[in-house]
Amino acid sequence: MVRTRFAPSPTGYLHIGGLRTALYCYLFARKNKGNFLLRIEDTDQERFVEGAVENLIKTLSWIGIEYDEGPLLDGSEKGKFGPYTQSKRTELYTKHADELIEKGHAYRCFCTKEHLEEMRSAQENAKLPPMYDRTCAKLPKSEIEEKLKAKIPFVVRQKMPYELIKFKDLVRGNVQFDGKTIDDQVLIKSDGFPTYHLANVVDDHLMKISHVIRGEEWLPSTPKHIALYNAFGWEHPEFAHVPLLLNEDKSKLSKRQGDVSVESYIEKGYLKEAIINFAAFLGWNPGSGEEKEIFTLEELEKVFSIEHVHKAGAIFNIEKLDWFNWKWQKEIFNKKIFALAKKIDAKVEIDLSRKDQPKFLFTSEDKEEKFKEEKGKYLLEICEKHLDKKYLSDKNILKMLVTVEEKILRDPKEISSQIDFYFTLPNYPKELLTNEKMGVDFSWAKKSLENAQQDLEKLDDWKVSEIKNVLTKIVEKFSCKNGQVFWPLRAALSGLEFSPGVFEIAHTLGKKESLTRIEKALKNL
RNA sequence: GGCGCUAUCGUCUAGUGGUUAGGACGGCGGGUUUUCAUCCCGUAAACGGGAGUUCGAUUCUCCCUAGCGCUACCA
Repeated sequence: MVRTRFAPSPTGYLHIGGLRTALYCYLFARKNKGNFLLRIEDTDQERFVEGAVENLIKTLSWIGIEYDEGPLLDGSEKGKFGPYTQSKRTELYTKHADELIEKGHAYRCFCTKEHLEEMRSAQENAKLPPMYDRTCAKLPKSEIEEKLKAKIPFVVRQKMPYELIKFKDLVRGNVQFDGKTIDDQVLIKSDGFPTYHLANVVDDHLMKISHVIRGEEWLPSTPKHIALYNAFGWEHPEFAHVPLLLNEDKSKLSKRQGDVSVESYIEKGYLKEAIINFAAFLGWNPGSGEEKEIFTLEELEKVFSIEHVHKAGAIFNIEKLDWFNWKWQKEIFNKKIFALAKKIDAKVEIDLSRKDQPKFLFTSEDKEEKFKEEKGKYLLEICEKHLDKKYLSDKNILKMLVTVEEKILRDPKEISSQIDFYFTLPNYPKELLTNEKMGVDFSWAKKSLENAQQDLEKLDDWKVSEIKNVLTKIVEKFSCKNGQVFWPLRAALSGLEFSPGVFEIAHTLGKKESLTRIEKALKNL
């Protein structure tokens, strides 16, 4: 039985790297019809962040990664091996540490932190690898008894076996470490809490984890864990160390260099489908010449395999995320249009002349004309205007579709005469109004917007053709490129980088709203 | 310093003992679009270096180099 787990420590938000690890664990479990569980590793009291667990659970559930066992948001537990929060299992670890001491695989260490630090810096100065010298391992029983009676604080250290430790990693193949080069790890801290190494091994065993899938940073710790499994007389699980996610400069992905929290991408409006799709492909691919890149979670569950996980680290490249997002936006938009059409009893056809950009034709069985006049008219208008456009966020798509859906179902006639625009103007960055490539800098944007404001103010007949006329004249006046006037204006009106055309937006918004938005944009500059 | 992992276009990657080394993102060029964007087409762009094995290595082996990770009473 395959059982995997995602075991984050609640020290902040779930970041992209964590998400990808969780995703791989989840996909591997699903692919092999096994279980996936969530375990909270909160053994470090100092780094614990209030609300981090709740956040983690929420983010995971938003993204659609469901676990079979683990803590729930309401405080209850799902699964019979729980509790799945390590701080609630402390006696368990102490018990197991005692067992190790008895068997001679661990020992109590009474050295003070100051003493250890001194030793370490002395070793570093002598260019020796910093390691504990096992003073306390050689303590006679009587002395240990005395120190325990005197209540001198101590930690429990693992007694690393001085032998070659070999194992097979599912991603990296055969790996080996020399036990002599590995320090005696602290297993139980002086505050009574276990360290990762002990808690992780004990829990993975008790929870019957078959495959440990985790980040590559754990590879050097794996021999410590294997030694622990051996000491307990347990069989160790399979290990798969997945490649690290990297910053632009190839260092381990960190908060320092840009946004890494999944939440921030959610807030920015990225679709979960895009985030999953992107994360999955960072260090993995379906292999064997497969050129399909767009996958749903369900599809990934079917094709995921650990053999195709890459060995080298992958740089987190936001441009590719944007592309995935764009693809998914279209996908979802199209699906919703289909669903909507079905609801209003319309037929949808796809014009395949434009690949990847289906055009929707709305027809009705026997009363085509009537249909077009009523329900279809608005829908057609929406589709013609917006279908080819790129939207920045799911919120906008959903908002638009909900509006369309509600209104069409309620009173189709009312809508076709009065189109209100569903975009609320966000607080867009002023950089949106500029476009380097097009030669639009701040002063250009200002000039364009001011002229547009003046001339549109005078316009009484607020038709698309008239608006176009006015704006084209400005272009002529400056003898510049169309985009130099249209770009800042469109951005100002829509607040979006990609949106319907300027004239359509201006017309749809109406004169008053349009001028208000231009005014706002000018203030922003 | 010690230990370990890794190495194909700028980025994500496919791939093989003999290939025109393939795709995607981004770039560039052109076309469509009444306009910017979208969309379409085209294009440039990579096997880190050195030995060895071999008729032949990007592919197998070794060395070097570089990058990264770990080296805590953090995970």
